[in-house]
Amino acid sequence: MEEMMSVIFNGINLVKELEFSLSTQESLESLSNSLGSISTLFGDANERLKILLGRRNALILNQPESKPVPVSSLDQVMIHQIVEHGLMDDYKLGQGVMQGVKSIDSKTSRPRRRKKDGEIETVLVAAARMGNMDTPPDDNYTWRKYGQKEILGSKFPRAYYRCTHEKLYKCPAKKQVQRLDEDPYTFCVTYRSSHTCHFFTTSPISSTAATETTDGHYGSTVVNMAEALFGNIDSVNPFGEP
DNA sequence: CAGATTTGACCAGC
DNA sequence: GCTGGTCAAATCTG
Repeated sequence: MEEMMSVIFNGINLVKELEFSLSTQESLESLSNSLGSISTLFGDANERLKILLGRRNALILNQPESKPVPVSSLDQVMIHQIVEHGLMDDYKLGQGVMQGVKSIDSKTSRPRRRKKDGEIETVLVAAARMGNMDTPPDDNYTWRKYGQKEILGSKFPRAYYRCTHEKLYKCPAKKQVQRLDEDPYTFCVTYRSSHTCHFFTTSPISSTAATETTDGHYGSTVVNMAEALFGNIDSVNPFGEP
C-alpha cells in the first residue's frame, strides 16, 4: 500500500516535471520520455489498484449480508469464490470435530493444537504471475510466518502465519496459505480468528506526509483519492469487524 | 540490534 | 504411528 502510494507520488512528481518542461518548451523527445515514464508509473499504480480492488470486492462478496459492489477490474487478480459453502463444510468436517472439550492442561505442557478458533474463512487468491509468486497478494494486514509444513497429498507446503500485532494488540488472527496442486497460481488462504488490531498494518501514510509536497497543491488530491479508495478499510476486513 | 523467517522438533488428535 | 499445528532456536535482514 505504502509502496503504491509512493509510486503515485512519483508519478505526480513526473507530471510536475512535465508541466515544467511544457512551460520551458523542451524538446519533443524529452516530452515523449516524460510521458512514457508517467505512463509506466501510473500504469503500475493502476495495476496495483486493480489487485487491491479485486481483493476488496472478493472479501465484500464473502460477507453474506453485504451487497456485492460492481467492480470492473477483476482481471489481474481473480478471486474465484470465497468461502464456497462446500469448502467450508469440508473444512469444518476436518477441523471442527476436534473441538471436543479436553482440558488444556491435561499434561504439563501448553496446548499446541487449537481447540476452537472462532471464525474460519477460506479464500482462493490468485498469485502474482511475476515477481514473488511465493506469497499471495497482500491483504492489508501484516503477517509473521511461524511455521511451514509439507502436507500429505499436496505438492506445495502449507505456510502458517499469525498477525504481527499478536503480542502488541493480543490479536489472535492467523492464516494458512497453501498453493493448489491443480493451479500453482492460486493460493488457498484460510483465515482463523478475526483481527483485533483494526489499523493499517504497515506504517500508515500520515496526512501530513501525504501533503508534504513541494508546493502542496496536489497532496490533498492523493489523500482524497486514497480515502476514496481505501477509506472504508473495514470493507477490506475479511471478517467484517467494526 | 530488533524483528522476521527458517526449520527441526514437539505435541495433540485421529 | 501418522499427520497437522505450533514452538523455539538459529539464522537472516534492514
